Amino acid sequence: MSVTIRDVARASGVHISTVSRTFSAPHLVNPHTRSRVLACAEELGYRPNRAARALITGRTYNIGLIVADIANPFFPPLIKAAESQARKHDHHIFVADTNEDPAVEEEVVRALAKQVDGVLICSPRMNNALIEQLSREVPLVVVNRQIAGIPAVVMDVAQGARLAVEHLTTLGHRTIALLSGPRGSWTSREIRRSATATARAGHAELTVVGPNPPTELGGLTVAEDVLRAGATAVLAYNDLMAIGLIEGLFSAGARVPEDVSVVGIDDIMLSRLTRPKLTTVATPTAAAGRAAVDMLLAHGDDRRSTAHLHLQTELVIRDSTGNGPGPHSPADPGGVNVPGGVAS
Amino acid sequence: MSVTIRDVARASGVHISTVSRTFSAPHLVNPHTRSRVLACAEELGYRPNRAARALITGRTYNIGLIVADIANPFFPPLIKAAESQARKHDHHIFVADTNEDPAVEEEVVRALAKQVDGVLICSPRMNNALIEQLSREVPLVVVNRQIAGIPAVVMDVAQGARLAVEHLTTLGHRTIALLSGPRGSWTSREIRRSATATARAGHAELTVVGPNPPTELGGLTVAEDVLRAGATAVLAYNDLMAIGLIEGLFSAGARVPEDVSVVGIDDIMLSRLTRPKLTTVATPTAAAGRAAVDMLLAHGDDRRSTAHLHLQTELVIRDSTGNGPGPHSPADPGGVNVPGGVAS
DNA sequence: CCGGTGCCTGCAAAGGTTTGCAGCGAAGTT
DNA sequence: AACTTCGCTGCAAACCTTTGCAGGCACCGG
Repeated sequence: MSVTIRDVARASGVHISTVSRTFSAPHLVNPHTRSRVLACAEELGYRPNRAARALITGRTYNIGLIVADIANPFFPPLIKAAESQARKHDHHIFVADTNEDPAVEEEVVRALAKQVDGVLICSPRMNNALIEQLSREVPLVVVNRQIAGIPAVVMDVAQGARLAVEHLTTLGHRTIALLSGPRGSWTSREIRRSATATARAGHAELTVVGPNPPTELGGLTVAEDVLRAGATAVLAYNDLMAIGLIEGLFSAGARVPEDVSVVGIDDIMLSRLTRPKLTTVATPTAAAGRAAVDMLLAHGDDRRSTAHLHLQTELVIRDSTGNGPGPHSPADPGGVNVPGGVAS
Repeated sequence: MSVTIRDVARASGVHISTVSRTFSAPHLVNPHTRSRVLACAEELGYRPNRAARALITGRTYNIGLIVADIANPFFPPLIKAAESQARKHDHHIFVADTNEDPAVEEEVVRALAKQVDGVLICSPRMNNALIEQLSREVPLVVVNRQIAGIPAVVMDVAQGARLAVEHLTTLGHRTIALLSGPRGSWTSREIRRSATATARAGHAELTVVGPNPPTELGGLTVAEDVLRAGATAVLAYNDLMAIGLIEGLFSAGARVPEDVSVVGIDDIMLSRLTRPKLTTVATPTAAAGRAAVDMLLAHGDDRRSTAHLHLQTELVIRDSTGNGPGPHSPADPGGVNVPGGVAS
């Protein structure tokens, strides 16, 4: 069928092992022989068969990348960065979409295990115990989840949620709704934990709405609930939900930011393009993708690495947040200057 | 290391070939034996090594999927659909991002060739000759490009561009700008061809601006050029450019659709969420992804299939298009009824 | 001239699986 | 009773590489 090491050996008059060494250990072969072999290989268009190589070396030069939903705009930048970084190291990437289903996650990891050097699981929905078990079957790096003993890169959404809620209380909001994310999401729990604590510290009331699917629709459908709860500000699990929510609020007759302030999380490209432009917590997705790949590739080198990499997040204030009914902080342009405002 | 067919054979007291047959040709093995083998396999957690299998059968159960830019919102729905369809047939998907670079396309196809059953190239940027050559090295299906002898699924953007331009001339626009896409894009040429012809038939003048990178920025930066050309309507190569253009127009003091009408192509999710909502030509991306995978998988079965599948497109009229300075068609609500309007 | 050293190359096993062929026992045929 | 047929299983080669080991050769020092 295609050209093998054998053909090259025949063409250049050497043994197949010499051809093999020409590619995998060039310093072991005579420069003269080497160049002849390379010339023949070039001419025949020889490419080593990685599957055959993997069979004996155990290294596949492939990586598995598992995400909950490729169509969720949060993931593509991460996938792109990971793919680019992987290819820089001569690795290829399998991408699998689990449709937010933990059972599919497990199945896919197992199915991929034999043909990759490791798997990257982004925002997993399965429980920690299962992840720990899987990490015994194949090197794993997890994005957006912290588990002792499992290498991970996490975006510091707790910090982000804190900044977001502080922003809202500073603007004078005292009744805040939190649109939580999908069941099983570590990120969602982190946000909730941090937002709750921050709200309490800011003397605001925070009510949780959810769990919801992390999509536009997930936000759209709960607009009524948010209004009924009397919230004047909302922190959403992600930008997509925030944008959907804004649509829903408009339909219900509420205006953003005049009646309700909305903050998202992720800073997907979309958020700069909607009107009003979304105030949101920017997460470094591309950096996370790169870092996760690096971590996975380093994984094999030394002993089982177990590092947790934390990436900072940042509040980006745009047009979807405005003053609330309560006292505003001094810094706020149109606000009333009230001493004893919320500390930052 | 991991559990092999050998371990299962030992555990169940049969020869490895019997184990192999239990999985790949169950009807050849005694039901009693079979169930015993299956039980052992289950207990040991055996999974066939696909690389080893591929070595001998030549089928890898992998597919390569090559796109110009994962972060371009046009692609994720296609990738998602392709991945889902592939996994339905027990195949896994390699995804590669070429950054719009034809050289990378070639390199990636070659690198992937040995470890996939076929490659799907979406909106390729390389020239036809190269594609033809590559298709001799590995089964290929091309999306959004027509080449004789190469199986393809194409969205009928020519039809879409015609509908779009007719829509604009019907609204009374007589000076239309076309933002063309990246160099090497078949789609861009098709659009240009069809738009030019349709404009001529509608007695409108069409000026081409470009080529441009197919991104938000690609549209943003040419806003001035569009205004300088005196265009009252624009058809953009894709939605992303259209949205960027609208931003640019606003910055330059022109309003959409009051001063300039804008039509995009693709109907990405984003287009429903911007304000004004974008009038655009909807392309069936998910269907294309599914169809392309099906075509690739069918490819091997019979002789070299060479079918070209055409998918219909559809004009979705939203809020970014309005009346132009010329006479409007009767159907237009606020328009002036002028006989002799453009035929559809 | 001999032993030693070092560079390069060939040999063959190994990795996990599939598959054509042959063998075996039991059942069926004549 | 001999022979065929059939269903099932084992054997071994093959797929393409990598790699430890050993052999060949030239060169060096003594």
